[in-house]
Amino acid sequence: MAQPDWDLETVSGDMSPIDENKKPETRVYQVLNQIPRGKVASYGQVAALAGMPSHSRLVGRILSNLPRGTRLPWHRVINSQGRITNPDPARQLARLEEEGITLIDGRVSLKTYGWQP
DNA sequence: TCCATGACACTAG
DNA sequence: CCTAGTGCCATGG
Repeated sequence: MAQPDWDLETVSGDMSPIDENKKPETRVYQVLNQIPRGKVASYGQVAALAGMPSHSRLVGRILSNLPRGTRLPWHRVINSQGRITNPDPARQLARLEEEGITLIDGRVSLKTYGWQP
């Protein structure tokens, strides 16, 4: 089959509130789509907003399994210290800078770019 | 089943 | 502000 069975690759920003009934990945995807351009959120923040506090590591695992070519803004997720913990930091850094987010000493200022839902 | 690992968070010093 | 230690939880060997 040519297309993967991911149906949320192209979802737009106007998603409905988090659906508790759906799978964890789906809920995480919905949260990702809420993060506005030019802002960032921590793994723990995404987990909490997805309705599963204390599952920050799970969020990281889900992001690592995103299909190649996804349109989800995975690059807007960083750790609570403002650091990029992605195995391939160069790509994420490029994407963040593309949105006007600048890093200082390898760190994003959550005070400036942190997303406040 | 135990143990190690991981795109984490939080606190103490 | 930075590092270490500890807590967490899903996975995989």
